[in-house]
Amino acid sequence: MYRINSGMGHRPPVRMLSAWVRLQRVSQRVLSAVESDLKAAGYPPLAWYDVLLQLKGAGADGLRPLALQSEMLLKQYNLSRLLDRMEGERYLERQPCPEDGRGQIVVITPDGQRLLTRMWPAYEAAIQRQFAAQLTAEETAQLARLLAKLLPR
Amino acid sequence: MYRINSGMGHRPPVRMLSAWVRLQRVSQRVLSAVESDLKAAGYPPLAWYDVLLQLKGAGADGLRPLALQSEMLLKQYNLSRLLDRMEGERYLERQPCPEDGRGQIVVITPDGQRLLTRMWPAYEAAIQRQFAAQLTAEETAQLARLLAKLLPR
DNA sequence: CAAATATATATGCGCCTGCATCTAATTGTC
DNA sequence: GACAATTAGATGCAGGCGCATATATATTTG
Repeated sequence: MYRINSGMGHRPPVRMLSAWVRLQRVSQRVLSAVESDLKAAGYPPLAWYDVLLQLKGAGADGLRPLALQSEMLLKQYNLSRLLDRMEGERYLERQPCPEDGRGQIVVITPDGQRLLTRMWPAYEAAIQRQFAAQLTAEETAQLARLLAKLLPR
Repeated sequence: MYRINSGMGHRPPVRMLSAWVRLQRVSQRVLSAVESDLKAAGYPPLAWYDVLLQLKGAGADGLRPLALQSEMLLKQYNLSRLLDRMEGERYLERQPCPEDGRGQIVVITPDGQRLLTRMWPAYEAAIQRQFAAQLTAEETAQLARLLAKLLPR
């Protein structure tokens, strides 16, 4: 009995590498295709939608940046500046956090809610075109399952 | 008979969206984890390795940027500047192209060859740790197959 | 409770990316 | 063969990201 992936000492193990390369290429391409569909429709980037959707889910209580961070797997400094930009466009508000003076509470504004609603059709069409249309329901589920295994913990 | 993914008119279809979100999160996270492993080991980014590997495969004939572009699914201006940087570090050379005065031929240098060789162990370890170790051989193959369906053509 | 340490978020700086546009060479048209 | 259209590649500019570090508050420790 031997481990399939062992013993790759000095040369690229072809099958594994090809899957790896494909993950790079495909994810980058599909992601950026959806991004430019959105941009072409005059909307802000994907990440903005994601943040607003999370905030909407949290309702009036809002969310701490820390929570958003781990949810969205963003780096702290990136989220901080993303919130800057979105706050600048009045899609969200930062409020002081009563339980922790260092922290803050981020809340979606009515403008943010409206943006979510307006954006969805364009976003949906983009996902559909660039992603969902290429897969059957089963394949989609399989893909989700496999990807989940790639997350630590 | 009906199409599974049709009729998602005004609300996110949950299963499909979750696969989509996972693709975003996972690919971004795994990619950037490998990048920082490489950086931590003192090496240049992943894309440099990829370019050099392609160039090595092309041998002394080299490759036109156009060919690299479509192979690696890079945008023209990004590749152009990537080649600038790599040429600056003497990992490759740009030579005039005899068949087309507008074009050029990119060739790997001995320094580039050495970098490839030195980088591989770190790169391999990173891929192994962040990607391959989470999947069985079958899962890897399945993932590759599903991802392939997401590429146009 | 003072001092040390840890945590939440912000920010200056340099590199990378996208967009639009530029330049130079090639191909097609009459 | 002159002129228009196309193609290969480069580049100025603005914005996003990573890194290191700053700032302010919270928690722990002696």
